[in-house]
Amino acid sequence: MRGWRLTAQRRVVAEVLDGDHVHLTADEVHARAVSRLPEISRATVYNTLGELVTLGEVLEVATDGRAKRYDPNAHQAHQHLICSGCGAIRDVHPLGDPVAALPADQRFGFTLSGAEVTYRGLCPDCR
Amino acid sequence: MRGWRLTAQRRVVAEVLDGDHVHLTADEVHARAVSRLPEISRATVYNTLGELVTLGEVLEVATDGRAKRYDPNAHQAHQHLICSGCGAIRDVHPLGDPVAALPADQRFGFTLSGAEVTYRGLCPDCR
DNA sequence: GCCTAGCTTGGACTTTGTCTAAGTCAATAC
DNA sequence: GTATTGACTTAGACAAAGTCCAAGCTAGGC
Repeated sequence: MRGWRLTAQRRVVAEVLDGDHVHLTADEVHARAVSRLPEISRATVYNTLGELVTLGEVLEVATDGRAKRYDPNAHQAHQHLICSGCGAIRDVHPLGDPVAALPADQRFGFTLSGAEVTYRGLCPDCR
Repeated sequence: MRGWRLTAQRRVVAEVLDGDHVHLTADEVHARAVSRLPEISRATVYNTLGELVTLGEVLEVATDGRAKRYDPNAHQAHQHLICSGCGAIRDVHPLGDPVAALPADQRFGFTLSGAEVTYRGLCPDCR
């Protein structure tokens, strides 16, 4: 009885994230999950998202200080480009490793594990 | 009667941010402000912080999806290094302009206004 | 088919932030 | 100096996002 139990709820949350809708908030994940499994609770969605993040299957992105968003594209390094007007988010792939831009004398003894880059601007529609 | 009125409350909020304590949350700013001006309200602290951000005097940093932090060091471009253990934040100055790392074919027609980089790692104390 | 550790549920609770109506006051005009 | 007035402040209600908990349910091992 060790290990991770595959329940209907977890399957549904995973399926929602696998869809073509990326960067959903927890509430949006819950709304879509409810349409497939009406009795699923918010707490379970939060629990499952947290587990997926811990397992490294999903990335948490805190882009605006309000709701966190969940990004299923965790297996490929990428950064985010966000429209300051409408909030649209795109995955982008900058050149080079952002971590390399931080010189040793700016690391203050930290062991770096990574860097997140958020590009901001206006999308064509908002301009 | 046009323009920006200098009130005791606004002065206190500005003074709190000018101290050596950087990257405070709104609640921390409020707590420190209360110790100088006991009747100041939370709403006024939020209002004033919002105005300072609009004026470009202070930077809002959303590092962890919880409370936003306010960074008085707005006049010098810099990025942040955060300890995954204790949450400590340091200002850092990476080499080069992060915006330059995003090639044109990755900008999707956006007009870029800037980039925020968050380096993550463990500080010497947490290791 | 039973058993049980682990999962789910609903609701209370917390944290962070916003809004509003009413009262107050800084800066200008006189 | 005083009156005026529109911007500012206040307390508290409200809202959004997320966490916690006790009670009940269930997948998977036996």
